[in-house]
Amino acid sequence: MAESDTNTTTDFIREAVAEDLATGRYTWVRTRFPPEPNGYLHIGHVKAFSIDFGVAEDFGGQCNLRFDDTNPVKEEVEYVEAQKEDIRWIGYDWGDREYYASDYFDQLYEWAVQLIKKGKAYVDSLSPEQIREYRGGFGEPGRESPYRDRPVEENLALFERMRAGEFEEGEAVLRAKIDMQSGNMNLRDPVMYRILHASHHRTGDKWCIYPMYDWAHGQSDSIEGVTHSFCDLGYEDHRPLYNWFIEQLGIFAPRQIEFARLNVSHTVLSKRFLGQLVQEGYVSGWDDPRMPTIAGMRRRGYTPEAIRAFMDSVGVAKKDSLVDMALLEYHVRDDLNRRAPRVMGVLRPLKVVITNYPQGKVEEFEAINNPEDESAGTRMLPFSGELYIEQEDFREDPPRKWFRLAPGAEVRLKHAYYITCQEVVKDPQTGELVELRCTYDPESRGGGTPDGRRVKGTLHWVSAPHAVDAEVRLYDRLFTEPDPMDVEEGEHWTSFLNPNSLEILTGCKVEPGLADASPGSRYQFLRLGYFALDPDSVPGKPVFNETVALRDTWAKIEEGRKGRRNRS
RNA sequence: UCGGGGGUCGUCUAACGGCAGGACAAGGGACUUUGGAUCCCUGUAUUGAGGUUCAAAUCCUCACCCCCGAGCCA
Repeated sequence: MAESDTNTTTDFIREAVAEDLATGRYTWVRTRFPPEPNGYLHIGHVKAFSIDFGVAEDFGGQCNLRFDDTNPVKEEVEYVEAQKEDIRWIGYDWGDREYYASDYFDQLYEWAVQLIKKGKAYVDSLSPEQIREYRGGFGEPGRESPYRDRPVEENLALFERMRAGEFEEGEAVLRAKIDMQSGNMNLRDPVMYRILHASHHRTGDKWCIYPMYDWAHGQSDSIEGVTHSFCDLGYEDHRPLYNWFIEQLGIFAPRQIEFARLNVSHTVLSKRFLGQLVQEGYVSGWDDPRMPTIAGMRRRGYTPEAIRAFMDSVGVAKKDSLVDMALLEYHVRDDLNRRAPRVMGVLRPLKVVITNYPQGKVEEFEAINNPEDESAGTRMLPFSGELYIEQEDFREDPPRKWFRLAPGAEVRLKHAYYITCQEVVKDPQTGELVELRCTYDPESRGGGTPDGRRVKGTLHWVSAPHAVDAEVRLYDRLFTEPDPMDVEEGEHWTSFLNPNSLEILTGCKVEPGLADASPGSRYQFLRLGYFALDPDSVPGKPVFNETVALRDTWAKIEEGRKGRRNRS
């Protein structure tokens, strides 16, 4: 905490901004986050807007939210609402500065006319295919369009007719007149306006020509007085064009700075591919808890604080990187460890009967809610002669260093008594484990004995008559490969989808206090992991999402043994 | 092929000519009424070759490797 206050986290972007202020290039700082409302925001966007909002914050400036809505065929209001909610949830606020590129369509049109008059833009009547041909390729220069030198008056008239709807889509475009020989494709007379007979979610049918990204973005920045326009590396070679338009127009010049976008292992970070997962039914929706979307992470139980801490730890640079999902999970655990109340829940129940516990007796034990936070207080837990423990916590034939229950072994039930396994009851037909018959030590009430004997294992449990039935959804990585997009030819990225990314457990038993917990609340199920109540829950029938498992040292030991055995 | 950008532990990232540091991951240990948390310890990196300099990850040259770019997408 105190650390992050004193630690001025810096990076090449903040250094550049500080320098711009020092040299007087700008006297204020304003940034913007410009999402296209064509899908849900994911953790990669969080990096982007953490930089946009974070830099503004650090330099006493402001960050605008501006929807980049220049393509009506892809954009929908549903997405603008979702994106706003998600940004707010992460913890950023744009005040009343909610803008749309479409707010500037009139101004942009005016400016386009200005460029035509300057002889810097022209209406091209080549077909889309011809334009592509004329553009040339990486090795060879492009060729100039035969329409490139139309007189200004003709261009003006044609452009007006484009606006008036006199052309079909693809019949004409407005192009900037720059340099068909340029090594930078973006400068080979880029298209500024195309015809789209589509109605727009904000401007309706007012327009049938829509500005391209390059023509809209820099000018929108300029209008808003944005000093620093951050974007990903993909726009690096658009910067000369960004600057060219601003310069031709002679308007306020923002500075574009590019950084490497975030990649996280075992997932994909692209609205297009995430949308495909939704459409093709690989996940239940944009907010499926396995999705790296903000909505998905929220439903999964991740906290905004954890996500922001993760952003701080990944840094900002220009190097392509693939951040290990384990780092995100570390921050989620780190945050939840501090704040999640501990409860007991048994995922795969195994019945335990305490044979020497008085018939029908019920006791209550006081349990600490969070050992990391005394102010979280305590709660009372019912205990009886019939309990559930985790199937995993019993082995008939225990391996070395097994601290849990086994025939003849004694363990502690958290907050309650020591029990010793006396008998294993199996189904005579199937041989399947039915229940354990154990004895308890009345002296061990509260978890310790007068003789101070050592019990290594402590198990979580739930009193059978008091238990609440729950559904628990266990999650694993969405993809089996760290970089699913890195496919060999002939392979498809969806073939790396993890078939075991979701496991639904029913008949789980949780402590009674959880019967009507409210959706979104997060808990640590003792010894298991963090779980968040899903909105699918109904009163008395909770559904939990596994947020992230606790570190499991024992699992690691066993895995290590297995590995060693296989190797020898 | 041309243009743009980038190469530091397994992974992210620091260093701004002066001891290559941190975090995650991995491995080991201590502690433990969560095999959680916490604490301690360990290993492993400057793409390569030259040059400048008392001193180079950092400056210069030349290689090599990786990413992006030929939408009327953003």
